[in-house]
Amino acid sequence: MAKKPPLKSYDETISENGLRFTDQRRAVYDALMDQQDHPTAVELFIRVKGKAPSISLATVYNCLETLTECGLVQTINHERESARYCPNLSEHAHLFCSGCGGVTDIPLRSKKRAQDIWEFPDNAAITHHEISFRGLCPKCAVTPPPLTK
Amino acid sequence: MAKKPPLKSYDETISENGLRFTDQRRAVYDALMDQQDHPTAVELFIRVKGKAPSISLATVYNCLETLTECGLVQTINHERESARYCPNLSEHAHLFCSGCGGVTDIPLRSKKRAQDIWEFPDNAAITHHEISFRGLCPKCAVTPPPLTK
DNA sequence: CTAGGTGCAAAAGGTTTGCGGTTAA
DNA sequence: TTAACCGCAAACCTTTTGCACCTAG
Repeated sequence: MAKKPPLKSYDETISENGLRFTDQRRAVYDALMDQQDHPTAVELFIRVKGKAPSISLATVYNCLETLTECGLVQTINHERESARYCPNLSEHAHLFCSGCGGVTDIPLRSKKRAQDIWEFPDNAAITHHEISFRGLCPKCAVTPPPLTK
Repeated sequence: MAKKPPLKSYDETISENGLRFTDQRRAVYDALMDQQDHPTAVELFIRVKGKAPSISLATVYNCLETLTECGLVQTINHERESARYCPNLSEHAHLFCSGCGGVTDIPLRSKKRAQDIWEFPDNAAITHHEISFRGLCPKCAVTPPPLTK
């Protein structure tokens, strides 16, 4: 009795999409997966520079676009800030903390869906959503930081 | 028995915030309120140019920022597209149609809140949310448009 | 061998800012 | 009178693109 395969692996996904295995693509992917955070393209660029000094920022952007297209990472946008990239593929939202600037994943309560609270017009077909919150993360809400920015 | 005043008027809000009544500010506000749609800054700039030909795009941006800050309009961002401005101040989300490019307001089902489906960490303090959907509006879902892109 | 990828530099696109002049209050 | 506001142009910042070279398959 086969378990539902949770998520395709990097190798599998790259192959299935007829893409090549390049060091840069892998390095960008690993840099995002290693730390489970929400870096910008420039932050990833800096991380990757350590292991592959010749990589360019344009390549980081290109890789991230490709990885997003084939579903290996999520691109998240919020209030015109730099895009951030997320290794968590499950359905979730993000909390952008005004205190520390950090981003926290917000999971869906079990069995709930956006349709449960939003009144979509009949026949509307939703393919994707972009949901983010601005506020204070638990840490900053309890101990406000010394007024950054 | 006083009714709950629904929303402060333009005049009231401008006064309370110690702002000036300028023709440009009013023209930008009116251009947004007249048509209940979701124009970009440039679209509003064009509309306003009709009535106040000397206005500059920078002023339109500045006015929209001020109006957003004092709560008279909402600024909506989606997938790094140009910001759009929304005259509807009630709590709602937006559906960006891949067919016609239009934006539809999505109201909250009565008595529901984001907290009902999202599992926020204890103590997190939410001040604002940015919720948008990508998909097809009812019209385009029924009669797909001729592939605009 | 060759299409897909990379690195570089330049361009694009949307928004913001600096500054001198204008105007609401 | 004077701080807020305006128009203009330049600056900014993030992301994309063109192009010559490189390399995985």
